[in-house]
Amino acid sequence: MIAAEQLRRIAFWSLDLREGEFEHARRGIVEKSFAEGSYICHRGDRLESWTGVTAGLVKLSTVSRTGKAVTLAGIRAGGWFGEGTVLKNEPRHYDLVALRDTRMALMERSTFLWLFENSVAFNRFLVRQLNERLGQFIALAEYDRMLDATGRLARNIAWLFNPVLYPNLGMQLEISQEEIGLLSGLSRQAANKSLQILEGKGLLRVEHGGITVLDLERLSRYGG
DNA sequence: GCATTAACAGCCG
DNA sequence: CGGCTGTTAATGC
Repeated sequence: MIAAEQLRRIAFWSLDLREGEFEHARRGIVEKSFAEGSYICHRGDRLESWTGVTAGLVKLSTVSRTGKAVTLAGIRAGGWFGEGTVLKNEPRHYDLVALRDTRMALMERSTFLWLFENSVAFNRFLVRQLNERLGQFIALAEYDRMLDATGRLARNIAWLFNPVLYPNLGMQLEISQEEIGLLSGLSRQAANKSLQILEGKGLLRVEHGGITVLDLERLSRYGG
């Protein structure tokens, strides 16, 4: 169980809950740390919780039929995911890797189901979130075929600034070019080149150890 | 051509 | 100092 103040800080959806719902959520959540490079879960694991990233950076990836690792999405602090597998009580069908030292919030499955049964606000959040993910999933179909390296990198960055998945987080993010490369399936050097192209087009600003997105709309459409 | 690794100088915190 | 960035050279698919 975590402190009320901490829950409000790490889970934007908790702000809309009623008092009793909030308490229920609070009691059903624990936090856990993962070292850089470690697996939070492997594909096929039965991770019995709904999860949020409270600090750090996580890569969600899977393996294609050809055996190549494919990144589905990066999740930054503030992001919550896994509701699909928790609802269906399925094993996870992807790998979760901590790209840097990371803290995760784990909500007990029974708590998640209780909120699902009892909280209007929580359901509203879930519908919004699932709907947004669906759009992201559809976009993934054209990802490999249509986009060059810079386009894929642009998409991956734009996902980290999705206003539905990360409300009120601002346009600046501390992330190294190596981490951006890991998320985009590129080397650090190639990520550097792509970032400079995007900066030249005024879509973002490259900083030391971070970026600021200047035009999210165009960034998310870049190259496609 | 395009991307990767290795290497290195330079800059920032 | 340690970590990150920008760049180049050599190599691979």
